[in-house]
Amino acid sequence: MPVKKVPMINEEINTNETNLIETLGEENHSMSLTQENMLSLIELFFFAYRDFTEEGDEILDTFGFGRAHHRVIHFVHHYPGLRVADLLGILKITKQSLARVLKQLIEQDFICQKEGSKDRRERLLYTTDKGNKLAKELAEPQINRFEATMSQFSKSEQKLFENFLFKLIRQSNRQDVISLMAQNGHFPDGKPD
Amino acid sequence: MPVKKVPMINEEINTNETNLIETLGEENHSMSLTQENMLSLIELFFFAYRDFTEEGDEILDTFGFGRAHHRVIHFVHHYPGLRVADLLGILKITKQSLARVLKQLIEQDFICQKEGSKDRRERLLYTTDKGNKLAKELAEPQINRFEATMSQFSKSEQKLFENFLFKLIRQSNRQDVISLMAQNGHFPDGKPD
DNA sequence: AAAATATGTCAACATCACTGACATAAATTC
DNA sequence: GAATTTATGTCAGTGATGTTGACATATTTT
Repeated sequence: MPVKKVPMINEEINTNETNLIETLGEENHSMSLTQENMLSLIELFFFAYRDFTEEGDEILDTFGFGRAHHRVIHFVHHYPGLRVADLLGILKITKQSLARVLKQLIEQDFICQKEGSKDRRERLLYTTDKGNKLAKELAEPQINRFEATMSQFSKSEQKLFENFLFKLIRQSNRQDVISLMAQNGHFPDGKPD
Repeated sequence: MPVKKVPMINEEINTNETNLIETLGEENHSMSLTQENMLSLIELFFFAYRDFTEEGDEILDTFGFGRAHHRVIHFVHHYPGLRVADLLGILKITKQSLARVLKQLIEQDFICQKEGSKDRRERLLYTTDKGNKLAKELAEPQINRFEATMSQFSKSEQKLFENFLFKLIRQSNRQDVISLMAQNGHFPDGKPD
């Protein structure tokens, strides 16, 4: 990404070359520095996520899997006994989208199902040994990336980041996230917020 | 996502139901609390990004556009005069993927091109008035989300979050991000790191 | 004049998402 | 006990987004 300096405004296509601040000024009085800062933050978030998924995708390629497989195997691994309905709520995709991916993972013995003991309609999902192995392999680069970043900050700063990410989640979804993560003993010292 | 409590381990499929800590213990001695925490952080990051894209997607639907269009229009809007090659480096997708989306945006007059004044091979990209309008509409929910979150923290904490996101970016990509953002006057008080 | 660069385009393909309908089995409610 | 709801699975069809690899054009650089 060798980004060259953007050329100066040129009269020919002046209407299109108005910069962000001027443009937004038309309807916002003047774009506050804050809004400009937010746009850059949004970009940092995009870049961070872009790189966050990159390494995993490479590993998945070797299995003929995609990012959807990664997500499924991650959550089933981290929350063994998850139901299909839980996974749908977590991933926010449709049943059909999940079904295809799940079917492949089950057929290829990365994930197995077990009938719910209380409610026999439920198919509780678990990773197999093979699935555990892949889950760990996929998690490794992401864990490393977060660890490398986090280790540069103090414990209290790390807590702050957790809180920051939590608050970026839609209000209406936060309780679900808490309920999920509580299964692994998270948010023990009081839920953020 | 009404996540039910995961049922207890059951002898029948014991090998598959071993929980994360035990499983990782096999090869990692014992999974450190840190690694467990990282997995939850990874999930928070996923949830935050999931919700971050949600509202924009709804708006895009009404135009018959997808998330790819959003990304293109965002970056062209925020960095007027961007070259195609720059965009490829930012989005990290192939030329063909970009071409399809870009073609639509140009045909429908959201984006226009201008021959580079120095290098006439270059096609500098700009948003049209119509494109500016859409860009702002799409940015709004994301700006609001970040603003709502950020406003709950102090200025120095906000700086910390910027730094955190920046450090999540691959080391090898950070300079490119700095160069890009510098065009909008970012990282003025010394690049993070 | 030759090589490298920036862009655009083609065909073919894979993944992942969508909608809407329908089926089964089991649990819950009346 | 019958009717409804719930959890899951499955079908057919579609669209968006990504991929690879090859090739064309214009322009700049060597």
